Amino acid sequence: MALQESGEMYLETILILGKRRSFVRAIDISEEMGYSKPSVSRAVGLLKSGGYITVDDGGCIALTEAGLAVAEKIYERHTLLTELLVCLGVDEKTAADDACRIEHHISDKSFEAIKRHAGQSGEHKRWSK
Amino acid sequence: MALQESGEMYLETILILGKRRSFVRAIDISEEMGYSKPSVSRAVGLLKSGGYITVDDGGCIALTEAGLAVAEKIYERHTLLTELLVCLGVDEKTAADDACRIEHHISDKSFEAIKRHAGQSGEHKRWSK
DNA sequence: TTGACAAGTTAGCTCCCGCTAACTATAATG
DNA sequence: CATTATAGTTAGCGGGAGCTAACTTGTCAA
Repeated sequence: MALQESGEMYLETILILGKRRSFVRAIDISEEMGYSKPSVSRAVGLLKSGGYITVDDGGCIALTEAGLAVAEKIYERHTLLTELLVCLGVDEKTAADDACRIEHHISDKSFEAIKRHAGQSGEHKRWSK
Repeated sequence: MALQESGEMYLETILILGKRRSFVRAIDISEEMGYSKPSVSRAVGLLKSGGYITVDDGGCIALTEAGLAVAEKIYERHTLLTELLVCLGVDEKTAADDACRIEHHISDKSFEAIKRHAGQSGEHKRWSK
């Protein structure tokens, strides 16, 4: 079961929610992403059977190592890409939205290259004209 | 009928094929994209009814104004993003593949910002460290 | 003329991933 | 205790976009 863009989004959301609250349930994901409960329910089932998350009796969701790895990878892309776009003069909202889509479509190689460039340009400052 | 990523890819491919040969048929698209004839047939039908292409009696496909606008927009993104990634040290193949996916997910705002930055950095040269 | 190939279409399948409607199970509350 | 709210699940729909199998059509060469 290879992860789709959709699965990556769920994992990233679980990571983010976990930073904000002590536990994450399906309903929290549902509210955060604006998806219906059944949609989340199915996604959670798939991620669980794929070994990306665990769900305890109380319905609390936790990332496994595999899930955390994916979530952190995507989250890093999201953060850096957003920053970068903002530095280039894009408004926060647009930057975040775009980063949110691009983060799933960029290869490790390209992302590392961008990261290197951003780093070299003085902690991103050179990205602002 | 709003254009999906898939539709954009077909239009871009038609544009590119048109630069290489005098006419473009469904079969050419099929070979270029590696998709089956029925898949292309359906896509062509949708693009036609969406007003993005015209198909003459001989099966030759041409972009309408609307189709050309989309194709050129996507193609410009493709070209610039690929160049950029290559400048950052990414190999041609990876750069092109990534550009090919990102080109459909970036907003006009962000793309313009990147373009501006690339332009200012001395015709992309500053992108290479 | 006939037979073969090339191009395109039709029918129908699969997977992904949203959705609603409706049900279940568990608390919380009057 | 009965009611209501909350959380989750099941069943089934719809649209996007690939695929194969099989059919049609037109052209061209033996």
